[in-house]
Amino acid sequence: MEKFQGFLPTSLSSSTSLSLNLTSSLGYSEFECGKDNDGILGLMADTEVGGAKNENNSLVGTTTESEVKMGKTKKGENKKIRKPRYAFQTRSQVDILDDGYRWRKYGHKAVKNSKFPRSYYRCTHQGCKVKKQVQRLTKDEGIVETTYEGMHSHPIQKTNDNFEHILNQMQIYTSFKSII
DNA sequence: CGCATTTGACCCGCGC
DNA sequence: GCGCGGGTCAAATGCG
Repeated sequence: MEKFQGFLPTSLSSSTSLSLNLTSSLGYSEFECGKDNDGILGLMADTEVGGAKNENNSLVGTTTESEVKMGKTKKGENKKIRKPRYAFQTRSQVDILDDGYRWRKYGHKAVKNSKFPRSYYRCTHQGCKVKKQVQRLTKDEGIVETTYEGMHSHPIQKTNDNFEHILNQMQIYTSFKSII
């Protein structure tokens, strides 16, 4: 997990925009990536809230419990609510990009198209239901795709410097995939 | 001892 | 209806 450093040469000046998008993604919109081939910095906000704006929250209002529970707890009250998901790809040697929040891993699955497994994380902050999944691309194993779902309702637990540090560890590679 | 990770089982949606 | 792929839960285990 912790073998950072020694990778890239701080080539991004766009760290600001990234952190911005990550933290304040409430007003989602589609970022257009002009081309798929070369590395454009863009963010993909995938958001298909079918009128349920509450789904967006996790904001201070914290959670009216409209979560999609499946499995045992599910009562059959399953709507097709999609939460906004934000995916981005980064070039990094490590899978775990520490963005300043505390994550607990809760799952790990092999993905069909990928040789690499996908890891599922959940924010450990109480009341915070933000999830993220991390997956390495088969095509480029140097690229890690991280998908965030939901938004944090609390401040970052670590310093922002750290986040910047992370950004220095990776190159924002490009193109955001539309999920869902 | 408390918390995070691991790992297998379980569930659900979807396509055939 | 069944199988597959994806997502989550929870018990066991590990680690600080």
